[in-house]
Amino acid sequence: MVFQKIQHNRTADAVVDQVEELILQGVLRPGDRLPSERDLAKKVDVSRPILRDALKTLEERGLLATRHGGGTFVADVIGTVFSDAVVELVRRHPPAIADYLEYRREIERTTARFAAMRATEADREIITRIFRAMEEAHEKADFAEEAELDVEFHSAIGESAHNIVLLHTLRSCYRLLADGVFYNRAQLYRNPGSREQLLCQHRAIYTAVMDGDPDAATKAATAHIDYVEQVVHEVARTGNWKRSVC
Amino acid sequence: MVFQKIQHNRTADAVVDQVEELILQGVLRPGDRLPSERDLAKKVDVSRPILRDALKTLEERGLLATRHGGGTFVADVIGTVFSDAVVELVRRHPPAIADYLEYRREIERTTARFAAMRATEADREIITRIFRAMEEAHEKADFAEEAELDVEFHSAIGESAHNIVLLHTLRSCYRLLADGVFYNRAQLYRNPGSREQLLCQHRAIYTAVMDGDPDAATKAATAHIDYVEQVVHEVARTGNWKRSVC
DNA sequence: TTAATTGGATAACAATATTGACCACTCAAC
DNA sequence: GTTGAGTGGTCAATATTGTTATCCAATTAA
Repeated sequence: MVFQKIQHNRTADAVVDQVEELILQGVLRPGDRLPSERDLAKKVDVSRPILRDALKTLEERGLLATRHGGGTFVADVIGTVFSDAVVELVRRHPPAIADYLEYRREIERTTARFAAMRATEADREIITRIFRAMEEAHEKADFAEEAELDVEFHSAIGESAHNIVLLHTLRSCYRLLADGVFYNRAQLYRNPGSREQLLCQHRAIYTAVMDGDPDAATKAATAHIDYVEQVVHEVARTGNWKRSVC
Repeated sequence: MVFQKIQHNRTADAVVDQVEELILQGVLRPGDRLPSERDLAKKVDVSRPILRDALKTLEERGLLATRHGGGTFVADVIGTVFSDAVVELVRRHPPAIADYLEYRREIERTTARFAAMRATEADREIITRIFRAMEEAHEKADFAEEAELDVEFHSAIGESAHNIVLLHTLRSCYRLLADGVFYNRAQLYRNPGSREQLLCQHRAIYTAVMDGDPDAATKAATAHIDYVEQVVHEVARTGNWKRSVC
């Protein structure tokens, strides 16, 4: 007959699955601290030894790091976006494999293209709200606000792409940016010419996404990335900001 | 934070869920005999006491009936299609509630309409195969074969409607027909005039479903049901078959 | 009737989960 | 620095749940 074998669930495995899912979805981000074992045990309604069993498994998989007396943290896989731990995580969650393959081509460009194709009504409202704020900040010449909104804007576009792995990776990239590893976005915004250029480029991306035009979005995103890279290289070479107009 | 409570699985509950799902999907039909407890326990990979615990629950819910030394059977809810047991079963499976509400309006008419809207390519192939056989049987004047194919045809239409409760109910109805509770379909087919009429009506339903035309399907199904009911009433009143042409 | 099969029931055992306690380490307030 | 609250690390006693094995009673068909 058609009877299926019952899946004998160990509760610890169920906890492992939940935490992995949270990491995959980007709810738990690298470096985040988990609640204490006692608190978390109550929240997930499991005894502490069982919870510890789950945490142990997650640590062995390289997804968590515990410090005696300190706390338990989501492993910081920045710089090793394709660490074995993440690869294994994706491998164990088949629905994410498609996301993974899709990821490997481009990043920002792809993000813009997907956002243009998949942005929901809710996504569009958020993006519009942020872009309006960017225009206001530009009017007021509020550099710091502009730089912050820049990150928010790209994050919102990233959310609209609806690809978990893509979003996960983007967030890692944005953290690198925020840490000033690549370049200091606030610095970029202090250059008058760049400000105009960037607003212009962001408007092009915004319009393309709102129009649901993937090709235009790809083109706009490409132009944006090209420009930023060019400026960064320029600065790295000359140590000065060059002037330009929109 | 966002942690969810772990669902503490009792394996017995998992078994209950599986059997209920099988009943809902119509895989297990009223009157069907389950494998012996020892066999079933092996199949679902659970110890016998646990399996018995699950069966006990299902019996309490009125979905199974056990006979000491005889076997365990899916409860026969025919004649009480909306018995408390079925209502409760549907209530515990929220996805089926929509099916349930959708059900209550019409039955055969709705089935034809849904089939026209939702029939997959696989559905269409099966329906076509059966209808071709009906035409052949009609040519050969094979009454018994024609009556059997009639049931098959309507069953196939029922499958194509893709509504679990609807299918469940239809099967109960067809069993009543097969048992001759309402009328003997084979008798109906022995009337020359009726045979022509019925093939004509079935062709109308077939065409409408294949064309994906819900309105035409509804109309054709309505005409078919009206005709059958009319003939049955006629026979019940006069005791004779009246002649008619297609 | 008889033998095989089925459901009904239970005890002994094993696996799993919970509870509570205690220790060692970290961190921040003092 | 010292201290205390909070953290992870560990373990034992207990409770819950599931497995295994056995027996009995009722049905079924040869």
